[in-house]
Formats: sequence, structure tokens, C-alpha cells
Amino acid sequence: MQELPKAYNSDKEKEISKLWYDSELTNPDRMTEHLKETGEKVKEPFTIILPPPNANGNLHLGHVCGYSFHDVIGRYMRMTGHPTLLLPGKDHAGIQTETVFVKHLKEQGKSKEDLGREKFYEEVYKFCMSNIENAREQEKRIGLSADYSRELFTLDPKLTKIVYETFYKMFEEGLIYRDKRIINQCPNCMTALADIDVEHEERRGIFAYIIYPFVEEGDRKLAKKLLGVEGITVATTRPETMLGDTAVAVNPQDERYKVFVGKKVLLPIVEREIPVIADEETDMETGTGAVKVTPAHSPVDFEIGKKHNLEIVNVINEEGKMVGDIPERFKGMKTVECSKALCKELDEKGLLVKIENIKHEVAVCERCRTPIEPIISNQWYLDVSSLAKKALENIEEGKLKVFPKGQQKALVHFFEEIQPWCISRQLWWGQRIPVWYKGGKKKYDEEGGDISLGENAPDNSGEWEAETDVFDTWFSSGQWPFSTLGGPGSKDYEKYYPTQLMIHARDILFWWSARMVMMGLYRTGQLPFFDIFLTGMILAPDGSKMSKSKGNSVEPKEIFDKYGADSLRLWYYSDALPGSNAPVREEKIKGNRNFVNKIWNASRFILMNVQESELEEISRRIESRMEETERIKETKEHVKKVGEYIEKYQFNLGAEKIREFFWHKFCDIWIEQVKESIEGEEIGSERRIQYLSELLYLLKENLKIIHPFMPFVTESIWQELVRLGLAKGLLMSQQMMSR
RNA sequence: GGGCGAUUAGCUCAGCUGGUCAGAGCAUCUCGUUUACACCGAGAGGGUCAUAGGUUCGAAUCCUAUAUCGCCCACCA
Repeated sequence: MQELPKAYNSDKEKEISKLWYDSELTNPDRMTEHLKETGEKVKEPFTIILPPPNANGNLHLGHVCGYSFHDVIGRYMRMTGHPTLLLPGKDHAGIQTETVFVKHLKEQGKSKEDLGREKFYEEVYKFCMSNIENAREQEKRIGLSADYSRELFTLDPKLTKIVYETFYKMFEEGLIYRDKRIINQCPNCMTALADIDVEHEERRGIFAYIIYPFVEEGDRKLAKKLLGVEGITVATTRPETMLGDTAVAVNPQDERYKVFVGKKVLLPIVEREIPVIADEETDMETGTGAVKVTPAHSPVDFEIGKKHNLEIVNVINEEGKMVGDIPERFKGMKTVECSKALCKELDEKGLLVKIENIKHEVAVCERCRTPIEPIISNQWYLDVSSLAKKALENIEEGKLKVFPKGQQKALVHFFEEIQPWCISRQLWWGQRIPVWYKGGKKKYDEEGGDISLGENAPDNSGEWEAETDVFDTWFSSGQWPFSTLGGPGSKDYEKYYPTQLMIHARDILFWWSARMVMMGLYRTGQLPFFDIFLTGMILAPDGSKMSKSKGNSVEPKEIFDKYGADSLRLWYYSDALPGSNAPVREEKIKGNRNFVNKIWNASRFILMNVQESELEEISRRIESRMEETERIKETKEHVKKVGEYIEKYQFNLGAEKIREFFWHKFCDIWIEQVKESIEGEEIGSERRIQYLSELLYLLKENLKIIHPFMPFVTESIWQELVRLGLAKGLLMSQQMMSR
């Protein structure tokens, strides 16, 4: 009797999601009431804090798909009696957003300095807000049943307050301190980076052999005899740093150089006398076995310098330009430029032996791929050793688990090897570190002095200078699970913390989950979550990494428009398993679209068969206790099995199972059987009523168990049933196999 | 240099604690003018489960090597 369109049209997805959000059942408080009203059992709340996407651009396919994991388990939990909170948010993404926005400005011929700090902040804020709106719409399009009434931005003052509290506590306990040491400076982003923000990339480079002549005549002669030249030859990939050399190191076991240890060489060009020292770290096999030591611009050399009490000579500034106590002609040069100029001069002096072209690993900025400059600088550090230790204990005790297991070992390794975390960034976009220096920051760093914590200066004396650095983004997002819930003591926190599960892409395991675990344990004494599920990475169709620059990225909108969200979700469940990569396969998504349509048509067929006069009786029967037929029994087992798969995070198996069962059992066999059984039967006959009731009941239970995976098509069919009085409410809030 | 993981049909991959495990989807081929659906139905072909050993009554599944690929970590100048 029903006249439904012949094919499911995914255009209606927007109306469907409006039903969900308008119902407010995505709010666990509201869901609790709903369960009570309908006489269902209310179980423990289930909470997932969603990873906040960066508010500086569009969501890519990976973000959007990732949420289908949060959503499938969230919906399942909601449908099994757990008031469920999927808490959404957006990340200000300090360095990345600042980089993106500065680029925008540059295109308009402006710089951030033109705007000034305050105006800049305002503009970036606006920029983020418009992106956030966009991102939210994309999240809704995949069907994410998140509670948007609780949505937060990482720079929300409520969150900043909690982040500051953590900072004060850590400072007072001595975990946070200011220290002068060698840091990773990105000359492009103009800020310090934590070790973890640095990546290694193979780049072409040079390996230059340079002679450092001995100071004493006698040494020169001896060297000539033993080494062939009047000095010691060092090999380096970065000749420009020689301007800051304060020693030459050799291995104490190295017979070639033993006699020269303690002697002095004359640093060419600069004409500075520096000692030859012995250090075990020096590898006899590399280069000439003698290495120049530049404590100011190499982490290794910094350590050697500390050990041997060497002078630290700064010759490169935070912009990657040559500065300091160096010959005038090199000042202001970029490092590469300087390297070339130096090689030329050395060659003219006969001190350049040779230059080899090599490939080597270079440390680069994770965001802009600019090679980082190690420089000496004062920064804020967090001593994470005690926090990491607690995290490790929780892993060892089996309280914290990572899926897949292999990544758990990686996390253990990370915690074991963890170094102090540089948490200050020289950016404008972010949370200002709440510190005031009496008499100025420079004075404090040079001679020490008074410091005051707080958002405002302790008094109006005018003596206090505000810290201008901001926190590393991860310092605040590391507190996300409890800060979004209002922090210890608040109502939501008491109800929903700790959460159960964290799901995100595996590339941010160390940046994010590791930090959340440490910060959570620190601030709340509890793990912020117990399971970490790492999603697979989506790749371009050819198996390469998707990137805008390569032009091989697939836009989510394209897929949504063409195949609908359900098809995309189902593809993701089966292909993007933890630990694996998933190249986008359009044919497969298309195949899922066919399944979506199959569900639609099977439902449509059943409704077509039911006559208006039979509705009331059928409705009565499916609402009352049905006789347990073989088919119903089998369906119950099916639902149970799928539930187990979801609870074990085996979404791929769950997806396969619902497809297999609905298509090849329910449609191919049962519908066909019923079709045959009622053929030629009179309308309203007991036989018809009985079969059709059973079929409708089975359909409803199937829709329920399919719903977490494919919410749109199932909900839209459910609403057709509601229209006919065969169902009530939203499918989203129904309870599995509940009668 | 260290660690982790992968290697199963043309493609993308399932296969949990060893015994109907040789599978799914897509692709291919054949047949079907059935009134839910051609975004369909019925069926077919296709893999010595990377290689070599080993444990076992029995291994894709456990162990040991080898090869290839991928990812992560790492200060080798």
C-alpha cells in the first residue's frame, strides 16, 4: 500500500540528522530521562571525548570517517541503556593555525606585526569561528550523534582557567621550571619546538673536510708528519657552525690523535684558539674521527660542552641568521649562504680538503618542513618523568590498553624514553603563559629575580613584565578529557569522568593520548580513559598519502553527495582497521550504496504488502510479546553477536555480519519464504497477519542493530514505520531487542 | 642504529585462543524480459595463505631463519 520511492535518496540525510539534534537525545542527561520515561533500565553512562579537529581549515576525509567509529559505538551504547555522551570540540592548534593565518596575511601583503598582537588574536579568532561552523556541519553530515550543547573550543575561558590551575599546581610542585638549554628552533615559524614536534627527513647535503691548524709550531710539524697536514681535519655537514666552535673532539682510544689531546688549534677565519679534547662519544669511523664541537648549535655538542666545561658561542639567531661574535662580513647571512661563503674562503686558504655530497637525515619542523636550528634559549619545561612513570604503571597493570596491541609497545617505549617537555612557544595564537617577571623577562633570564603567577600583574607598580610566550597546544589539549567536563568538582565531571574510550588516528598517539594520560593522572588521579583505539589512515586511491599539494585528496563532500554517509561509514568500518591503512576505493563505497538501497527496498516491499486495514492488528502484535519463532531466535543471536563485535571494537566484523545477515538471510531467504507463504491469501487473513507481523518485527530488530553502523537509512525507514503507527519515537533512542 | 607491524584470490583486506579456514567485498565470466530492489537474482572461475626449515596426529594460524614492504623512534658530526 505504501508508495515509497524506488531508491533510497541520501539527500534526506540532513532532515534526518535534524530530527536527532532537535530531539536532544544526544545529550546524556536528556537520554537518561528518556530511558526512565519509557520504563527502560538506565545503565552506567558511556562517554567518549571526541578529538577536536583543528579550527584552521576544512575537515578531511580522515577526520570525518574517524567519527564513524566514535558514533557506531556511541549509538550502540545509547541503544543498550547507557546514557551516552559524545563530546565534541575544536582545537585552536597554535602553531599550525598561526602559520596558516600568517600565510593568508602575506597573500594580502600584510604581516602579523602590522596588525599587532591583539588585533591579530581577534582576527584569528574570527577565522577559527567560521571554520568551526563549517567543521561542525561536516561532522553532522557523517551522522555524528554528539552533544553539541556541550561543544567547546580549546581557547574557551572556562578551559583556560583549568589549564592555568594545572600550570600553577605544577609550578608550585617544581615540575615546571624555566631552563636555558639547547632547543629546536624553527626559523620559519619563529618558535621553539618540543622534541616530538621535530621530524627527520632525508635531505641532500654536504660533508666538508676542513683543516684546523695547530697553534704551536711544534704541533704543526708533528701533525704534518703524522697526519699529512699541519692541523687536524674535521668533517662537518654544517660548515657555518664552525664560527661557534669551541673545541675539537676525538675518541680517547684513537691512536691517530692521542698525542694531540690537550693541544690547541686555531679556528680558521675566526682565528680563535680552541682545545682538542677527548670524548668517548666521538666515533672513530665517521669522517676523520675528529669532530668540531659547537655547543650552541648541536644537541650532542651541547652535552659534550657541558661535560668539558666548554664555552658556548652563539652564532645563529632564532631567524636562522648568522649573528654574534663573528667577522662582520658574515653577519646577517642565512646559514646556507654563510656555509658557501665559508667554504670558498677556506678553499682559498688551502684549508678545505674536500666536499662530499651526501644524503643524510635532517631534523625538520613537523608543520612547515623547514630544517630546524638548534639554538640556546630560555624556555619553560615540564618535567614529565614522574607522570610518565605513573602512566607506565597503569599500562603494566593492564588498566590502560591500546588497540592494536603493537602500538601499546610503542607507547611504553615513548614513556620510558621521555624527556623534559618544552611547553613554551613564541607565538601569538594560544594561551599566554600566566607568568610575570619583576624587572623584565630578559633580566630574569640573565640574573634571575622575582616571578609571579597569574593572569594579571600582582600590582600596578609597572615593574612587572608579562610573559609573551604561549603554551604548546598539547599542554591544553592534554587536559581535554577533564577540562571539557568542567574539571574536578563540576557536575559533568562527577558524572562522566573518567571516560571509557579514546579513539583517534594513530599518528597523534604520543602527542595527544600520551599527554592526556599523564595530565589526567596528574590532575584527577585517574586515567582519563581505559582503552585507546587507533584508527587506520585513509590514503589516496593509489595507496599514497593524501595531500592537498599532491592534488590526490578526496573531498568528503564529494562522497557524501554521491553515495551518502551510510555508504562511506560502512566502507570505513571494513577497511580502516586499527593499524592498517585504507586507500579510498570508490567501487567499494558504491557497493555499500547498493546495500543501503537494499535495506530501503526490502523495507519498502514489506510496507507495500501491508494493507491499511491490517495495520492496526499488526501493530498490536508487534508491540506485544511475539511468539519466538526460529527466525526471531536466530535474529536475537545475530544481534547479540554483532553487539559483541562492537564491544570488542571489531567493527569490520560487525559490518560484515549485518550485511551478510540482512541481505542473504533476511532478504534472500526469509522475505522470499514469506512472499510464498502469503501468496494468494485473503487480505486480513490470520496467515497474512501472522507472517507480516513477524516480518515487520524482524525488520525492526534488524534496523536497530544496523542503525549504529548506518544511522541514516535505518532512521528514515523507522520514521516511515512511525508514520504508519508501527513504531514509536526515534530509532536512535530505541533499545536493542527490548520489548 | 633500535622498535613495531605486514606479506592470504586481479584489487582492498577478514580469518579471535592451531583441527569444516581456504573466506568477504569489489572486479571478471555465464545465465535470468519474475510485478521490493538491475543500486537485482541464480551460478562460475580464480590462491601450493612470501620463502626455507621446525614443533604437532594436524599450521595460513605456534617457533626459527631469509626476503620484500610499511610505520615509529634515534644526536651519528
